Amino acid sequence: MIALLADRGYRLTAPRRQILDVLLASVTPLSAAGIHRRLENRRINLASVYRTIWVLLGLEALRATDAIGGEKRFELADPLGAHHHHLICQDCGRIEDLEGCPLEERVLRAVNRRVRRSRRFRIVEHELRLIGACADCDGAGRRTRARRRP
Amino acid sequence: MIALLADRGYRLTAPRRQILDVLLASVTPLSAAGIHRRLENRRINLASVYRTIWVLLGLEALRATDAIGGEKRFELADPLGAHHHHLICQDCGRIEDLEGCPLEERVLRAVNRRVRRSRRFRIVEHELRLIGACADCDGAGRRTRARRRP
DNA sequence: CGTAAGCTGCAAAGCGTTTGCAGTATGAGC
DNA sequence: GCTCATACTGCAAACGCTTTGCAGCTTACG
Repeated sequence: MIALLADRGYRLTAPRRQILDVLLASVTPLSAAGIHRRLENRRINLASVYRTIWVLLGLEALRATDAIGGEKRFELADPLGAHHHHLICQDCGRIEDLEGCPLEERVLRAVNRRVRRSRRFRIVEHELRLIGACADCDGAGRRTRARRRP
Repeated sequence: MIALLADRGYRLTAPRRQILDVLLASVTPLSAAGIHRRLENRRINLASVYRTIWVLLGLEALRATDAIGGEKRFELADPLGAHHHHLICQDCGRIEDLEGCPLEERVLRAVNRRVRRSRRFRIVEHELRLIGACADCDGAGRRTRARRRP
């Protein structure tokens, strides 16, 4: 990944290194603020976090996933981890990884072919979000509690 | 749906009626601004669109779907339409509906059971996003064109 | 080392969304 | 129909996340 930066003429600076460390250490997608909060050196500016995110997205080393309550979240792209999806709690917004992919190769190929033919749409990737209630939020008046604003 | 509003003590006002009309007429998810743009009576305030969206979400008559470039989008909930997913163009942000669901009952049940046991996560709904290039954007330098900011 | 270019922190601006407020319209009961 | 409590509206200002302009600092490369 460091080589990837250099190849494209980007520099490996201290803030970038730390941001990468945070991303590598995290087991769930993080928001820009979330990354910032975890940085060792708190003098690093939030704007730099955003700019680094933007660079990594351009390198396709980072992937934007789920937005919870107005905050976008990011995680390292799949080749670095493994293809996976997310369990999202609709109450607290917590995200857990679901290893593997319930969509079988056979099914994926069929869908690909179908939309390619009928709509001339070329699928590049897919994202499955399983939405529900996590262990902490289930039970205890999920229906009555105010739902977070969209 | 009108009865649903009345039942919960909500009123059916002119702005709400128009917003519902716009939602019923649309074939893709719309952002608040998108709904506002399509309203007959342009004197209706954007804030009222947001408030109506919020009411409809509370009634579970509306569903928040994909956020494209910072804008959340909404569409009428599935019971009113049919369970379906979305093709999202990563270039222009266009959303098309994909009728039906590639996830077979059998697979869904298996995943449900799996996360219920291993994580005590209760899946309520799922959302599949097929991301790629639409007919208009495919070809013609997709790789070179600047990608929209996340 | 020296230097050009990329990068950073800071502060201010941008943009979608939410909220307080005063006035308006709805619908239930007469 | 008419009245009235109250839900709702438009407006404008506030909010929170994200982006950008700028001057100074760092990095990488010779």
